[in-house]
Amino acid sequence: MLKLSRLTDYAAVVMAQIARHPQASHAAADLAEAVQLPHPTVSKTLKMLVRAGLLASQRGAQGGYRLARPASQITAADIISAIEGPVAMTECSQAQGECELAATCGVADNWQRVSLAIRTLLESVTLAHLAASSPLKLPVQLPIQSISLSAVSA
Amino acid sequence: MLKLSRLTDYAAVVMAQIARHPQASHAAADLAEAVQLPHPTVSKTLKMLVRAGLLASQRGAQGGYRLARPASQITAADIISAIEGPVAMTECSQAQGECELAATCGVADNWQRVSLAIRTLLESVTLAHLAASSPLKLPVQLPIQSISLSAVSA
DNA sequence: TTAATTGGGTACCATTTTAGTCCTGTATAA
DNA sequence: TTATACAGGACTAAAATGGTACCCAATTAA
Repeated sequence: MLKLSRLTDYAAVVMAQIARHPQASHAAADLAEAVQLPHPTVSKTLKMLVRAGLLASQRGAQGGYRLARPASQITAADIISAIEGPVAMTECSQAQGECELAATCGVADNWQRVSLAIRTLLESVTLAHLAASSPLKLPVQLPIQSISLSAVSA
Repeated sequence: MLKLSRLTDYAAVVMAQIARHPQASHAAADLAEAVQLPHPTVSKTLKMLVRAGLLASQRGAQGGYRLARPASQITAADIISAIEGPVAMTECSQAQGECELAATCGVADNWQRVSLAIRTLLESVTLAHLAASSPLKLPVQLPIQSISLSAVSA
């Protein structure tokens, strides 16, 4: 399925919720309530996001979480790697030279290029885009196909 | 990590191996030997690839597997979905209307667009590209960033 | 200064997914 | 007819994932 883990999904939803009210400080319990998810799980996600430097936390009464930087400077790739680690399609596209099958594999280089393309795409989508209620109007279909065509003809 | 499962990885390697010798019929054991992976596991992936219509199998002596269609007409997305099911980043980007959190989520639409962009990208990479020994010269970085910029400014 | 609030960290358990193995059946070619 | 090779399914082991509980630390307000 090449899908995000459920926690990553939660993280995105929670980040979007915070991004829609950037001034306020958000308690974990309030966020859990707002997005209708179990408190401890949301809490866990929030901690990971803090550790990744995407959220800032304030302890004590009236404390809570807020964005560490503007939503336009937080990317989908940031959120994904905060929860799942670096975006990479295969083992060898992250740690180079650790695959003993490299000799017989023969597709590693090309997978890495595909990985890079996906990473670049995810870095181009910001939290501001995700949180926007009106759908992103990325003209994805035509331009990306034109990329592939130019690659084929090259 | 947003990574492919190991079986998908194997599938790509095996498909590439077959694609490099399109005339021959490849026995499962030979393929396993060639790519240095356990026979039964390779066998399993081969069966999945047949079921997905990417490979044709021939039983009996001198039998084996060969591509069901030219390598240029088999995409990375085909291989991935043969093993993992449809490419989709979130639960709700495949089966619509089955997420009871849709009301509080607020990011579903945009994730679906990102999913679509990735799927389109993966459909633009063919087995012929993957199997090529010379790396794909996809001009990924510039064009994709230009897409994102146009989306931001739109 | 004390109590209430709120995040931080850790350890643990249940579930699901993934990977790998084995066995038996069936088709084909020599 | 026999050796070869794929087909299908059941089963098991291991790992990742998701969720819970518990207790500690920091901050604020009464």
